Amino acid sequence: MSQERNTEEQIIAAAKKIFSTKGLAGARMQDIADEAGINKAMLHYYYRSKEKLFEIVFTEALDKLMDRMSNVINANLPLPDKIREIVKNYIQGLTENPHLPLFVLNELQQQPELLVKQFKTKPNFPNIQQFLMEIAVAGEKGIIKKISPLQLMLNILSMCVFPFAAKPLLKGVTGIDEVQFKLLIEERKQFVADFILAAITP
Amino acid sequence: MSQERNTEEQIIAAAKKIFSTKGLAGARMQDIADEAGINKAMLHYYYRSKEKLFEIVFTEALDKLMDRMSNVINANLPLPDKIREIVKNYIQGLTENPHLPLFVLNELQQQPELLVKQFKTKPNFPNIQQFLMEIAVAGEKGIIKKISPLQLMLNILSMCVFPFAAKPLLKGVTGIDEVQFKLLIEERKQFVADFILAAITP
DNA sequence: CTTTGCATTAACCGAATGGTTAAACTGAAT
DNA sequence: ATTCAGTTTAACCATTCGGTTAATGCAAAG
Repeated sequence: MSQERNTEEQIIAAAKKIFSTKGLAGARMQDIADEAGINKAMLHYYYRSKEKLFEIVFTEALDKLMDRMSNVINANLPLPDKIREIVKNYIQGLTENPHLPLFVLNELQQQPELLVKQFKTKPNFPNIQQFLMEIAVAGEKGIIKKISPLQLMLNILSMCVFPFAAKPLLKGVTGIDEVQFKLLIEERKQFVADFILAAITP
Repeated sequence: MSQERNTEEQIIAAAKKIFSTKGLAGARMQDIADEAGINKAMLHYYYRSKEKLFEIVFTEALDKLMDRMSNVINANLPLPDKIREIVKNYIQGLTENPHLPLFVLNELQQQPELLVKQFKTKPNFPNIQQFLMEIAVAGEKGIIKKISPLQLMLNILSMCVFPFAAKPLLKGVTGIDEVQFKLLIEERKQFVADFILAAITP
C-alpha cells in the first residue's frame, strides 16, 4: 500500500489501518504484513508482539481523540463561540479518521485498563475539568442556562461522535450513499452547534 | 451460569452474553460452552457453526434495538410528548441491555451485509420514515422549529445511545463509579428530553 | 575485497480454535 | 427387558495464528 519509507513507519501505518477497522481480536498479523507489503517476521522484529504493536496504535488513536478535544477546549473564546468551534473542529477531525471512535470505544470496553496506561504517560484530561467548570460559571453568570456541565458535555460529544460510529446502520436504514453521508456530516457542523446553543441559551 | 432449562435456550443465552461482550472475532466457542455449562459439541449439534449461532444472536439484538424504537415512535401523542417518551423509553431499554449498542454497531461495521439480511425478514424500519414525516409536518405547523428531520432524529439517537457505548471512557475520564454512572443515566432521561425540546421549540 | 552488523526472508513450531466423530447415555415406546 | 431415537461427551482432526529461527542479503566500515 504505502510503499517506500522506512519499515517501522510502514508497519505502524498498516497496523493503524488493520487494527482500527478489524479490532484487536479480528486483526491478523499476516493482514498487517500484507498491508505493509513486508514479511510477517518484520512485525515481531520491530515490535515484539501483537499486543505491543496494538498498544502503540491504540495509544496514538486515543491520544488523537483526546488532544483534539483539549486543543479546542482551551481556546480563549466566549463559551457559545467555543462550543461552535468544538463541534466544527471535532466533526472535522472525525471526518478525517472516521474509524477512530468505534475502534477506541470497543477496545476500551474489552480492556478498560488501557485508559489507565494512557493517564500514566499523558495526563491530557484535566482540561476537561476546566471546561466543565467553565460551563458551570457561564450558568451562574446567566450566559447559558444553569444545567449539569457533565450532561451538556456528554450531549456535545454524543452528537459529534455517534454518527460516525453508526455510519453503517445509518446508511442501511436511510438508504443514503457515501456522498450523501459526507454531506449530512458537513451539514452537522452547523446543525449541531445551532441545536446545542438553542438548547442552552436562557 | 443459567442452570436448568432446555439446552437450546441455555446456548442462546450464553452466546448472547459472550458475543455481545467480546464480539464475533473475540468470542470463543469454548467460552460459550463454559458459560452455558455444557459440552462444546452441543453448540454445533444445535447450531452447526459459530457464524450461524452468531447470526441468530445478532439478529435478535438488532431486532430488540429496532423494535423498541418503532414501538414508541408509533404511539399516538403530540410530537413533544412523543419525543419525551422516546428518550425515556430508549434510555431505559439500553439500561437493561447496555452492551447492545456497541456490539451491534461494531459488528455492523465489519459486515454491513448483516443489515440486508435483517430487512429481508423483518422490514421494521418504515416507521422511521413515518416519524421523519411527522417531524417535518410539525415544523410546517409551527409546533417545532423547521429543521432537518433526519438531523433531529440523529441527535435524539446520539444522546440516548452514545453514553452507553462510551461508558468505560466516561468512567475513566470522570472517575465516576458504577452507581454514579447509573445515576447519571437515570438523570439523562429527563435532561436529554428537556435539552431536545428546548432546542426545537420555536 | 573482506568483514561486520543490521535488515529481511522462508521455513518452521506449538498452541489455540472451529469443527467432527464415534461411542456412551437416557428415557420413552414396544 | 429390549429397542430406538435423540442427546451428550471425550477424544480427535485440520487449520489458523502468533511467534521463532536459521539462513541470506546488503550496505557501510575497515
